[in-house]
Amino acid sequence: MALEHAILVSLLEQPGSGYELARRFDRSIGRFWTATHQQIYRVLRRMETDGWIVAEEVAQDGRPDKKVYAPAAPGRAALAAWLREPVEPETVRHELAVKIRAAAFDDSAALTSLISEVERHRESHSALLARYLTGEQRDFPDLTALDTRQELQHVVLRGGIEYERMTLAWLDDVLATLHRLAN
Amino acid sequence: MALEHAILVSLLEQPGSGYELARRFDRSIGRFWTATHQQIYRVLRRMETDGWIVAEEVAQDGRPDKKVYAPAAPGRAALAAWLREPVEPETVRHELAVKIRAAAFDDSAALTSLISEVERHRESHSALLARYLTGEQRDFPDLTALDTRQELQHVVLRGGIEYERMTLAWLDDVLATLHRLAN
DNA sequence: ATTGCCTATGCAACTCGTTGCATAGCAGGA
DNA sequence: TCCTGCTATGCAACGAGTTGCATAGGCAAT
Repeated sequence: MALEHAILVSLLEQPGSGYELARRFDRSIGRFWTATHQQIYRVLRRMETDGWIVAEEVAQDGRPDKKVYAPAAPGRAALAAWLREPVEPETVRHELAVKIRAAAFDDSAALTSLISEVERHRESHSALLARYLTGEQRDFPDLTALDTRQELQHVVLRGGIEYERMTLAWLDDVLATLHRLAN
Repeated sequence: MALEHAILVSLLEQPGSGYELARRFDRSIGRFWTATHQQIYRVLRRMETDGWIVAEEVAQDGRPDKKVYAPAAPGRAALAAWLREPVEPETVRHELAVKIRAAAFDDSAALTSLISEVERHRESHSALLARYLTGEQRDFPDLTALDTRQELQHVVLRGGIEYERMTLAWLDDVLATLHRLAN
């Protein structure tokens, strides 16, 4: 399990509330992890109980109050211990790949509907790539002057960018193949 | 949820037992989904109860008997219905990316231990790529003469190959960055 | 002989993750 | 004015996924 650790990293980079974390995990650059607000609130409560993080109530006007969390020493220690544990292999769950192989066992109408699915998928990856690239320009305007933290953030972002580029190329390949088979 | 559907596709391509399915999901070419044997046995039982698949007891000598499952009509119908539903976005859970960003908040010993982690990771991706490529040669010796099913299997495999290539290139980038920062 | 590994299936207990719903004030548009 | 949407947090119920353990015979090597 690494949701706790992903949250710790995010809070070390910038303290924030559960709501803010949910948005970072959902929409932010460097989407290296996914989680819903339910999961995040539950884990935050547990982490606070365990002393990994401390909360500060922040009153706001024009919007509800929020609890801003920041890592505490035990949390940093837990993160350090986790860093020294072996990495588990990434879990791959590529639903589209399952559907593509499934299409062999259905009629050609399924192929057609799959094509529009792939096209929608392609568009969302294309939009994500664009967001990564604008975010890169915004957050890393001068690539020759990065500190350690930024270097590490940037190498992760480069991974995201390359992943999206590779995925787009593959989806084009898939589309070409499906069109060929639909004729 | 798509484990049921992934199992159905696998059984349509080739009927098999829970044990065999677990091995396909674990080690086979086209690792588009992951699942443990526990999950698989449980889901198989449910699918059999629901009439999606039918089991045949097969006695073997020199090894335990097994139950070989094959898809039934209701299962095929369920798969067809699922195929027409919108695809959900892939879930990304890249633990290594979390660790890389976490390394910014630890000492340089953490950087060193991360380097060997990344190297191990790199080797396993390299091995997987090699397995994909040998599997491609074995299962698709003549790329000009593929039927629909093979075309679809092959485009998924191409995705796996490109993913591994991209990952290897990125891991090299990560290693270069970590080495630079460790000095 | 014992140890370890492979095939084959399964139970029990637990944690993780998702879905639906609820509250509550504020802002902006039809 | 009503409806929609954003910020902000949370409960309850359920389904998905993991971990540890158990059984049981056969095979191969030490």
